[in-house]
Amino acid sequence: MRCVKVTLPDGTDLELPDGASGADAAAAIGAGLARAALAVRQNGEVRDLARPLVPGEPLEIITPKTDGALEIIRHDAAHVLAAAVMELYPGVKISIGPPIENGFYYDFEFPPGVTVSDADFARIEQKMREHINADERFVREDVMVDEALQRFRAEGQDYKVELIEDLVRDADRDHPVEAVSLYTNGPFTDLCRGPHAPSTKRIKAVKLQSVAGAYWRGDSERQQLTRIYGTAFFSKDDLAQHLERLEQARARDHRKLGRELELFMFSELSPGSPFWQPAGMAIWNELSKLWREENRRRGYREVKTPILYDVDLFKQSGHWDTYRENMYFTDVEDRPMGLKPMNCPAHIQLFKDDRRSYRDLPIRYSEQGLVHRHEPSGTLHGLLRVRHITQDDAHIFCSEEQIRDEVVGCLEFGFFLYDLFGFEPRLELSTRPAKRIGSDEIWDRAEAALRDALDARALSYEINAGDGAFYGPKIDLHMTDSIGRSWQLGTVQLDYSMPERFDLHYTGADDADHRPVMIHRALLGSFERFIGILVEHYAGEFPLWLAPVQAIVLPIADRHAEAAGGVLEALRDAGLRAELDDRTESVGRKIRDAELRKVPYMLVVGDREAESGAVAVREHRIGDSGSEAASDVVARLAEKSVRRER
RNA sequence: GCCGACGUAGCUCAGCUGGUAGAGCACUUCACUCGUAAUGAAGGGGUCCGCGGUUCGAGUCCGCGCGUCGGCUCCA
Repeated sequence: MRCVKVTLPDGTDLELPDGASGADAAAAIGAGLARAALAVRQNGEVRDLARPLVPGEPLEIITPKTDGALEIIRHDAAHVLAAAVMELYPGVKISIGPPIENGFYYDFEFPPGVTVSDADFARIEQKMREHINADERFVREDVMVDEALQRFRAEGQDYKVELIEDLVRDADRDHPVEAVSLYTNGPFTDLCRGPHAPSTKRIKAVKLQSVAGAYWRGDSERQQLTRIYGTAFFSKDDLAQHLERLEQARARDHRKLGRELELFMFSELSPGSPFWQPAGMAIWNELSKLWREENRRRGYREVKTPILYDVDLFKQSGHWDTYRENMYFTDVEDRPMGLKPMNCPAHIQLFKDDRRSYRDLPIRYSEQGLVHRHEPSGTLHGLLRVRHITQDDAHIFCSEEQIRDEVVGCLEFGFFLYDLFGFEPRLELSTRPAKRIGSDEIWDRAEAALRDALDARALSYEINAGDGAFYGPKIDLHMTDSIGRSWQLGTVQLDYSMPERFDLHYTGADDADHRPVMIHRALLGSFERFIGILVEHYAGEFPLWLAPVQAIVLPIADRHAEAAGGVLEALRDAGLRAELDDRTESVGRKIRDAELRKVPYMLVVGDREAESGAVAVREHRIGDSGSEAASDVVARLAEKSVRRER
């Protein structure tokens, strides 16, 4: 008899009869494994348990404990969801339903007039559980394209028809698509590449989470579908733990902490524009100070430019053509004017104010530039997406030869700043977008220059094709917020176009005119977004140097007011942000309030301390560390703050 | 901008099927003068997001608008 031979992860070989499946292999190894098995992995590909093994390839049996196993049952759960929805909503059209990072979704087009909201989740989940408890098998069949098309057409499943047609059309010429795979679970059959677990009962816990609109094929010109998000796990405990983690993540949401710690607020009177309260402004100012010091150290010179301009400026810069929709305009004595959405045209005016020599280059202007962008209403998000944006901007005017060093300098500056906060940003290189200005040769050169700079530092990065600015490619630094969403912070953008449009030039050593190149860079991105990320990163427990209130003096009784006042004064004289809690409350109460405000240091003054010029030091989260001379404590904190210790 | 949900005191939230609003915290006052996460008592505080409509009567039902939240698209 012929055999298939496969190698197991521990190096042993397994021989099975010809045509044996993954399930057979699992059973041959052990009954427990056979029960736990979900799928197999061979040569990097995850396949159904029921499919014949590929002879000669290493074999790994996937069980709930295997990395990536959740993805399988989440995909299963998406199919179960679709099955339930099709039963409950006759006439619904299905599109796609993949597993995603923490769960799965399925996109549907409901019949006209039918809406689904989270109020419907209970009965959909109920129906899903029926299918799960019925332990329905996932059955794969491979059918010819024509047959599949006929089948989905007959059912009026237009999206499936389009998917198959596109599969055929987009196929590699050498490997035309002749057949597609269908998976059936219970009453439901879906076009699907697989793989799936053997049956629905492998899903031990499932929960629908939210409903959202999503455009078909991600195209806002096309039909908007209803997306139902859910998640699934191998146990109810795992699900409960996951929900608990989400809850904890919400506790560090900067919008919540911003209100609780009185850092900033928002008002309906100016959507997307933060109002900074004193505590938030303290953080802003520290960041600002850091930014100034480091810019100066690196040869930047700070400038300040207007926010309101004649629209002619934006016609020349190209913003009028490409960005008008997102700008704010007004008429001033019948003269059309607009708020700048970017600082570059302003800095260009500074550059043009004089004849420039190659000896002047690079010219580095920095500015905390206030720009306004009319971000669509649905996209605003606390400090992370605002309309009133203070960029930590800079523009470098340099010669083409200087590009690499300047870009490397920007990146190193960025990493210096991020290191200070313990951030590990993700790098992306974004290349030419469809809507752009400038010739292809220019884009070729610009993209190559950025790649060189990244390679020069051996930095790893992702390519984000087509996501560059309309005037040039860029390198972006991305960070993740408390619930895993990615936000762009820093950016370094190369621009050959703007100097062209504004006819910038400098005199070279050859006494001829040359065109400078512009580098746009923001490292924090914007103060707003960066502080939002900072709040979530520290969960509001800022290091001493950033803390809005660095130390609070807590007198035990009224008679300690004078001594406490002296400590407050000493702290303030040392340059620290300090407060005195002289309410007629118990120390316990004062400590509790200070802890909740996440004040790093609480300095308690009672009889013992008042007498000897001491304070009892209590550090946030750490606790009482005993009495010390007030002057020593003040000096120590001042030193620690100046050093920006983490 | 699009889809769905939500909008009640400064904050967090209750308010059943329509009958002119409640709690806790915060705030004010008084008493207490306190040793490391809440002292006690009393009191003040609401255009129930806005505008229309239905109704004898709307926080509650309907429409429109604004804002917020979760996504989608977008993010120079």
